[in-house]
Amino acid sequence: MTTRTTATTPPAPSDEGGRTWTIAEVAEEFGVTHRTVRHYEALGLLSPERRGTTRVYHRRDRTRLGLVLRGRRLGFPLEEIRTIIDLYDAPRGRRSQLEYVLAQIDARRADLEQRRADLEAALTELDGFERRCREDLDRIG
Amino acid sequence: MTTRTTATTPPAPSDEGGRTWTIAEVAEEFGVTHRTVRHYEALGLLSPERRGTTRVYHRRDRTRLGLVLRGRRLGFPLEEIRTIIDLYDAPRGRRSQLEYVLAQIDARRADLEQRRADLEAALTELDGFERRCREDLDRIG
DNA sequence: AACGTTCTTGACGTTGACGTCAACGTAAAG
DNA sequence: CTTTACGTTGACGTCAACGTCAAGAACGTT
Repeated sequence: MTTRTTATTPPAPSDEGGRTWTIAEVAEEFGVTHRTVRHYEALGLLSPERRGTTRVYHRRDRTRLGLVLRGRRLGFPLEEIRTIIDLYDAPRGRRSQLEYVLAQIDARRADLEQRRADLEAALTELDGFERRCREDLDRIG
Repeated sequence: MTTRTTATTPPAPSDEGGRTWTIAEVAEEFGVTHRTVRHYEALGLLSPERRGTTRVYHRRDRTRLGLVLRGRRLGFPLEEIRTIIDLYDAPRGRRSQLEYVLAQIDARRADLEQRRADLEAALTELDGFERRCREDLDRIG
């Protein structure tokens, strides 16, 4: 649809749903630079397959990148984002592990709800401000 | 306006509306350091009165600091926060000014609603994850 | 007058999140 | 085979948001 089949097309498209991506493709797709993607890998946020020296990204990596960028939009530091998404992949076999994970979930939720409160307050204020501005505009005519 | 009521230390308490605060007091009250407060002033986020060389904070300054910190919790850069709260104090006399302000408001709202969407998505995922964890916990017994 | 507290202005250090070369490998295209 | 395009690893630069001294001023207390 958008781009033609490029030079470095996925090497072996013989498998069913296992499409892969290059670093340029994921960067382009998510609107970040390759440098950003590699930076996230250096921080342990991504760990793409290596085919020789070249990085090969799977759906799993794209999912994680999506989570990272959402966390970034929400203003979380990358270190914190890492602990969160690592939590999703954490082993949950033993009871102690599960209880730790559940505690972390509660902490995360508290944080998110604080943000939500701030967000609602900001939006409410913005609405009130807009109303006043429109009244001013009406007065002017 | 400067009724030389107060000394430089914790001022006269009986002053009803015009109470002022020192930098240490506002910092303490908002849970930041004096360095942070001065940094915000350097960026134009605050502009407290000066009595001689000493900063004197009024309710207005506390309000603004509150807005700044809420913006910070929401992950906005300080520069952007400045343009937003400056917007609240902007002159709205002429029609062109009002229309500019209203346009800015729309942009801000779009940004905030994007964040809200991210936030809701994150909370929803967190809920689902917690549910799965609790199921795991039940299975273990 | 000497002292301690709280305030002031620099000015340099630090951390996070990348940007920006440099120098090199590799694989398809001309 | 050379070019071209994309990939790789360092390593240093940058910008925001402060932290951390250093050195002095202003003022009440002793």
